[in-house]
Amino acid sequence: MGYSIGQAAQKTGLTTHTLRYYEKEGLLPFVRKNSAGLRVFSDNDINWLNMIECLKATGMPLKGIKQYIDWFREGDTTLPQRLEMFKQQEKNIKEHLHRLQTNLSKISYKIRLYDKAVELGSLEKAQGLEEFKNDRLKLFGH
Amino acid sequence: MGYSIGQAAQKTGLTTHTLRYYEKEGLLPFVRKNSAGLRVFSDNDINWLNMIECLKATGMPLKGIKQYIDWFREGDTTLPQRLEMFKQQEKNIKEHLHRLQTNLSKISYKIRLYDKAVELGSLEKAQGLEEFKNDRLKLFGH
DNA sequence: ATAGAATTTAGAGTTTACTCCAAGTCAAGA
DNA sequence: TCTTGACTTGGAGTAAACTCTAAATTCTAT
Repeated sequence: MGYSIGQAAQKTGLTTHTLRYYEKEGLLPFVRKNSAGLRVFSDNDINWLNMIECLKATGMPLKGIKQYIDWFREGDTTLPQRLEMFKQQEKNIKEHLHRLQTNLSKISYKIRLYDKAVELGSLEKAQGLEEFKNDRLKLFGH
Repeated sequence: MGYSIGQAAQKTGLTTHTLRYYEKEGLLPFVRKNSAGLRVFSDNDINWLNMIECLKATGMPLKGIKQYIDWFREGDTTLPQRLEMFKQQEKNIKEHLHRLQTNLSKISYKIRLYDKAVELGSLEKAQGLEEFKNDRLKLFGH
């Protein structure tokens, strides 16, 4: 129910350095300290760290995450802002997914090309094949 | 057929600063200069920049991109390394896509929750609804 | 011919997100 | 009691990828 910074680090996959850095940046305003001044992470704090990880992994900078946390602390008056933020984030993720899928197909094309090139021992020869001749400029040259 | 650095910047969406930076980092060894010392970008160079953009957008650091370009310049003896690199990159992209999709569903959950919260004027009330009561700990608290 | 826009270089500065260090405190085991 | 290991703080250092500056040169349009 109460974790040391080391235990919290283990649970989240972050380092203790990073956890202290996040606190310094205002991302962990909920973490308490015991009488000796040691941080005590609750399960709730671990949940917050998972939320932070989710936003971070989807491209939100720490500043944006801090904004969300500040809004959360302000209470229900900021519900619309938070909703708007999540909607914007959803849009960003979908765009990112789309870009990633487009680029994945380019890389997969490269793999097909290089598979043949390795087989033939020559990139030029592979590019000369009917299969790749037409795509060449449509995708990209290298 | 021959573009100034400004035109190349326009075509790629990069800045002239960034193009010069890339050249300094060894990412544009193909770009020629005219007799006055001005860079002249060919269509082939623009294709290279698109390739660089593809690798960058899928998470490859500039160092890795430079490695690829160096291998390319070495010729067909490095075909296997390049194929391996593309395969690794494909794997990275697929993992990234998967993580992004997982996190997208978390964000979409948040949007549903906050939609209700805005409607009710209270996050607590929304979290109390049957629809969200059970999911609360499964996803995350905030 | 000349004004003004674009380009050149070397090098300094910025931002983000850590990452590490030093010097000190605190709790638990041999 | 002593040592070991985890923790504390403030602050310095790092890596990546730009981003900007200054002074000089070159191109373009009138």
